[in-house]
Amino acid sequence: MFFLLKVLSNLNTLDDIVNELRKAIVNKELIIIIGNCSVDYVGRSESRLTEGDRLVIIKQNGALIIHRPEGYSPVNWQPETSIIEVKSTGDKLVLTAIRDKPREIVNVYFSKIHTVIHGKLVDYGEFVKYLDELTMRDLLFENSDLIEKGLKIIEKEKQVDQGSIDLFGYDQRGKPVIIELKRVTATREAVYQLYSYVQSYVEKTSVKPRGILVAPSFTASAIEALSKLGLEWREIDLKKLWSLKREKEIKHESILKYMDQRE
Amino acid sequence: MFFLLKVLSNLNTLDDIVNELRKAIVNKELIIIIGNCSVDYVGRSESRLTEGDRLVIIKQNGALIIHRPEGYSPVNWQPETSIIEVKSTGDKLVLTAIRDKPREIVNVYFSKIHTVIHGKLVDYGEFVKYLDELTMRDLLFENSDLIEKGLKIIEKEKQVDQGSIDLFGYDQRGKPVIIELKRVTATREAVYQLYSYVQSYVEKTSVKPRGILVAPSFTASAIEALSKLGLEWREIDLKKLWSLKREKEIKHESILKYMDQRE
DNA sequence: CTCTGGATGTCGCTA
DNA sequence: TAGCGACGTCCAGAG
Repeated sequence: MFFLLKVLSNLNTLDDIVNELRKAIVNKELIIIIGNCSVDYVGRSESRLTEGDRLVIIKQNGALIIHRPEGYSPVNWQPETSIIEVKSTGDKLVLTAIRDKPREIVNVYFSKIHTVIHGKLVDYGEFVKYLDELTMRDLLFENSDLIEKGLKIIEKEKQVDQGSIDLFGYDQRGKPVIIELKRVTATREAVYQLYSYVQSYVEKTSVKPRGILVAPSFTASAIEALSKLGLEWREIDLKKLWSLKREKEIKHESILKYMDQRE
Repeated sequence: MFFLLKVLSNLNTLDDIVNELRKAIVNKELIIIIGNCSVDYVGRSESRLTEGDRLVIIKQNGALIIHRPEGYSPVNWQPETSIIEVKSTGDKLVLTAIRDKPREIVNVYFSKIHTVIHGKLVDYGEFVKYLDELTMRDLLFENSDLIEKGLKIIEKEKQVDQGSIDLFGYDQRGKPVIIELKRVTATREAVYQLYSYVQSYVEKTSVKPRGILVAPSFTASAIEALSKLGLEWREIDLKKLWSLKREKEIKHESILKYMDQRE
């Protein structure tokens, strides 16, 4: 079978399991362990989890993920590991995952192992994401009228100090405009982000630019802060933006088809 | 055996698997599927993942997690679901996970299923976390001298407008002090957060308070922003704070032991 | 219910 | 390598 599967029963000694896991780790296989365990974590923070049934995953790059049966987020984890060790200490199987930067250690103490599966997964799939902030930025760059009539956007991702302005340009009267985009509801945090760019621009150029926060919606406190700081905001409908993109793609496809036909 | 394990082979028809998964979902079991699949996601964003071997997890509360063999983060997911449906369409098994708020849909199309495991996990374990910002706040509340000699902290989590000040008090001269804490390196963002609290306080009381950012370290631009805005900062090592707590606990334990002995 | 800010956030990009 | 900001962030707590 494609995926190597091992079912553990009482016939397997602890040492058998240790050896099997070690081989799988060296072989960079995906490993799934279901068992009763406790977990210690020391690093940027510290945590302790007492015994219970958990799902423990070691991915092919060594990432460690420990799930409780409920909830979405892992209870403990290690995004990347420099060392994954397995050993048996008396009646327990101990899994140690060490990360170097930042220095963090996760220890899993299994008192009982219900199931172990391991094997190589083959995944050459392509992952494509649409409708992210990058798409939004590019679309508004091309269609600046949606923000304001006569607005000329001349730069995307303009670097300033540390950080970057999403969109930068000049309005109809030639006044510089700094635009901060949010794909989701803009909060007060976003306002201060925009404000810091505006301040930074003032210091550099001694010219006070307009600052516009562009988002599909705004929290009340965001609008309050915007007013207070003399900044502006524009509500834009993401769905309309996306459909704009769709139209363009279709147009592009038609052109490609047309070209195909001509060949 | 405690954990129900099912190994699928060619003997299982697609309908067998569908029925088995449906039963497991109704029964709120943990389900692990290893197979070749493609994934569509539509919701706040959109994504498409072409075919490859994946680890698909349905947790006992209905959360869906899809992992590629490499990396730490899931490629697709659904933190909570209102509906999880399984059906077979011709030669594929289709898993549909719907979330209501926000409205999001994940579809998984399995072209091949290598392994299915499902069963109830029992986990009454207790999870305790140390060294979070709450710990830091409480420790500094008790030991305000670590921030500044003579500082009297009178409030934790002081509510202002929307948001809350981590620590609030008065310095030796009776001047109000607003303290913002970060348990990790403080960035420019943290500075603006503090600044917004200071501004808010000025508006409410017409008194300019001191603003102090307390963190284990600061980025250069954070310090620049602090200086510019007339704010202060103190470097405080969370680990040292923590050992302080440990010492206290040990002392406390000794006293308890001593009292025990006297009884 | 929305809003706010923390998180062992993780991740990717850039200087 | 550090800093910075996005993320389908998730999540708990408060009003």
